[in-house]
Amino acid sequence: MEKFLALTEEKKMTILNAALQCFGKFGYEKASVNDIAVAAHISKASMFQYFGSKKQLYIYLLEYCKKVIEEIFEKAHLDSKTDLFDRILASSRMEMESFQNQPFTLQFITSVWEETSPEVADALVILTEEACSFRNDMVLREEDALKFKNPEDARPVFQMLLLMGEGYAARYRGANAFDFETVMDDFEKNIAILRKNFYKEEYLK
Amino acid sequence: MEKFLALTEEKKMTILNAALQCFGKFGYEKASVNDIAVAAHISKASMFQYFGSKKQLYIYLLEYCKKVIEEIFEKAHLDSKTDLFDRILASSRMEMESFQNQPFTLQFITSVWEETSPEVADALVILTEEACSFRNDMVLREEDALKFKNPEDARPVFQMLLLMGEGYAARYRGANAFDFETVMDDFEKNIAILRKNFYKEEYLK
DNA sequence: ACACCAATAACCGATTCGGTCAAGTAATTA
DNA sequence: TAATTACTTGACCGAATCGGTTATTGGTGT
Repeated sequence: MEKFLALTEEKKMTILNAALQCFGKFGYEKASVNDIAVAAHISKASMFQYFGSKKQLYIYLLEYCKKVIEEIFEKAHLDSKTDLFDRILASSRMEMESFQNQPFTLQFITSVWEETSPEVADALVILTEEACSFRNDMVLREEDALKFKNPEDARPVFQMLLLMGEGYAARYRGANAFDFETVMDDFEKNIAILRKNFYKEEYLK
Repeated sequence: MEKFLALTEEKKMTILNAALQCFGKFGYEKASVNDIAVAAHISKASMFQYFGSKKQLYIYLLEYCKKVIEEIFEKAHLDSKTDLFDRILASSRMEMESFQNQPFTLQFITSVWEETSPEVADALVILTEEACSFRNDMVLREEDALKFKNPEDARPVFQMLLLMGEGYAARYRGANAFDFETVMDDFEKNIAILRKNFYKEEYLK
């Protein structure tokens, strides 16, 4: 594994992205080490030189993604935001940015949730626990509902926004390129529209 | 192919679902005929007895899905609905119902959009054209916007609902069972909330 | 007892699998 | 420059799997 870490940052990223993409697309069993090597433009032998085995590579990717998720956590610092829509917007922006910088991480993480291969079943626990606690931190708070014309609308609107987020993710999953700013603007405008129509007049700054 | 058509309806569906699921999950190249045979609880030899070759099986599935989509078209008869939300609700209900009855069809169709295998590239044109014209029929009409407090909100709200639909699809993709009525109720409530907050008073029946 | 037929176990050559290794090449050291 | 070291990879391994074929099986009707 030290062999891999000693590579240039660019080469490491090329290999990581190739592996994330292949595992994300095919799943553990159907993704072959050769697939990944070809996508990374290196020899299959080097892959084994760097990671030892297919399983060790997969585990490395799991831990790598764990780090990425933790970074998203930190940078979003949701605690400071008092408004529901601001919190949703901030966390979405962080998610989208990291998705932009590391296009295959999200695809890989999504695939992990559907992974059923017994060979890596033991290793899967690592990621799933982390990911769950993410949403708990930005969960709807009691005071959020008070800003709504109909406070009982707060929860459904929150759920709708989560749903839209999954919609965006599905729409751009596997797309090799997309305009980050356009999508983010789109989402921001949608949030503004919802806010304008659901909030009491007094909370429309 | 006549061999396959002569089977009991139940056995045919078991085989179709197995094939849709495997191709949907793995893509054309990575899904093996053996995977499908095992999932369908029949021998691999029978698969070739029924369909001749892997490619012919895939093409059969494409045409089968085309039929399913056409049925959804017919049953929804969107022309009769004058209200935007009613049209969205009706088409979503149809989509969800057929998703419920034939759980792997949607997964397969989704995968077709990402299919890159050259071996079936020629056959893929069949489905993609059909699917595109689907949304054109329920596209936002001019008169829909007039019901909104802010007519310029109509288009974004329509886009948001499409996005939510993709979100639902992504959330339940690959789930082997889910409560159809619960999900549909959820969506229906969301639509009611949007309607109440976005429509002018006079259009709230 | 026979003929018929759908289903499959066993098999085909070819390819690919995860993984190894020795030869080649570039970079370092002396 | 010669020797040494570190890195990369083409060629290779046995085993498994690939798409596809064939010979045998067990069941059914007569």
